[in-house]
Amino acid sequence: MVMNTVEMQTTQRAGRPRSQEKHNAILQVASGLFLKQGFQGTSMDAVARDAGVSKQTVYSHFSNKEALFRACIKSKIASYGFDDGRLPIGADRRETLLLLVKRFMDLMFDPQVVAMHRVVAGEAQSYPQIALLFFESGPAAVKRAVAQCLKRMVDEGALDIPDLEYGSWLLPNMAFGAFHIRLQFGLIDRVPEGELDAHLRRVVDDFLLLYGT
Amino acid sequence: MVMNTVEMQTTQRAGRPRSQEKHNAILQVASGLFLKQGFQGTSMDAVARDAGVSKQTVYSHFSNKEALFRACIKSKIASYGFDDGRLPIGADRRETLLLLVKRFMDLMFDPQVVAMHRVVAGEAQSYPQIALLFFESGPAAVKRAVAQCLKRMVDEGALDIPDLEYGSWLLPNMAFGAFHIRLQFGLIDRVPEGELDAHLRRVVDDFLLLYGT
DNA sequence: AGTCACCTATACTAGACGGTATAGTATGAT
DNA sequence: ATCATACTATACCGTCTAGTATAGGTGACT
Repeated sequence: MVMNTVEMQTTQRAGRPRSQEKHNAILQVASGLFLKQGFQGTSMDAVARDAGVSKQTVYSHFSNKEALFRACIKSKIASYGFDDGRLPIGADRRETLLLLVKRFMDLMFDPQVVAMHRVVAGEAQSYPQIALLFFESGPAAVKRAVAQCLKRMVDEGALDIPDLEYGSWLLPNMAFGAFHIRLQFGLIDRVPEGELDAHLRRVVDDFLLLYGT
Repeated sequence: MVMNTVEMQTTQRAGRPRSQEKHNAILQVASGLFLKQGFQGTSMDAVARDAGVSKQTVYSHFSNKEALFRACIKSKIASYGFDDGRLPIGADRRETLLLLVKRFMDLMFDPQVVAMHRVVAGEAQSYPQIALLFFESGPAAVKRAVAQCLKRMVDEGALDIPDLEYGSWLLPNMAFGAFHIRLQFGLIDRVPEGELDAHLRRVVDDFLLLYGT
């Protein structure tokens, strides 16, 4: 039985403790390589070399390649935490919706998030648990946050959404526009600020036309 | 200079001609493996073995792994040809839109199409030309067909769409609902017929609410 | 001071990979 | 019949891979 060395030791063990800096260096380098080249396209030797660490040290911190990949996904997810519950409040419902949709599209269109999307979906057949982990902590969490914000607006009488589940997927989907798929296929690597803003304003107007009171 | 042996010879060459059956067998087997295991996860030995053919024959028909991959994508795209221009016409505009959106979602939600989406996006960094090829012949072609149908309805006065480009992405995006992303991450592998139908009816109603005359 | 575990460096195993080479057989066109 | 090519079967090459082994140096604790 091999310990999952992903979590740093909580209770102090005898002897020299593992270096947190090296742990982080490995994670950061591996994340970059995985996102750039995919799981199968990244070698453990490259991780060790680029992290300035011996290969044995990599295996001391992470029991195998899959565990390292999983840790990278978890770490990236945590660094984008949007489970803080701080939902936007604007001057009116149009501005509130706009803030909401801008915030989450900034996240969904972030190059690293797009890269994760690509890599995780690409390995979904081989690593379904990682796909589930990413989906639940990523897109599904975004959708839950959207639902929470929409529900508040419904409760306040600002919106009338008969099916919140449907509406919570509809808004982000509308917001994807022509951008998301182009990002996924690497045809563009960022969305121009002004263009995105104009697009999202139109989306919000349409959404209000559907569900405004 | 190595010939790109992807296309079968048009003019008869001297000697024994290449077997079309073996060509197709290789293509079919390789497509299945690429879609299941990805590009890097599929070996040329496995392709030869599963196609019941020697490795040399594979290399006789396709100059290298990338050429084989490209041929598979092209072949799959061709087999899903929807550039026939036969756009649906229903009894009324609601039914026409429903037929349109059902037809293209049947395509976009097809397990093999979803698998291609995953694999091609996953290799987009390494093979941008293949990503472009797939995007143009796949999602972009769907969008163009949608645009064509919507334009006809606008011309007939059945719809009023100020920005056709925006509207042509909006409709498919709305139709994706919660299904597309779940398919992409392998959390479901098919969409229940009845559930999809009910969803698409709602989408069409919403779209008509936005753009109906 | 002693000890235990981390860390480095390097060598190693065992196998898979893409692609080539070779030798012999099969097949179709001239 | 002959020629040019397809095709099989198998071996091979060089390289890469994930992961292990080992030996000596290092740091933090009791």
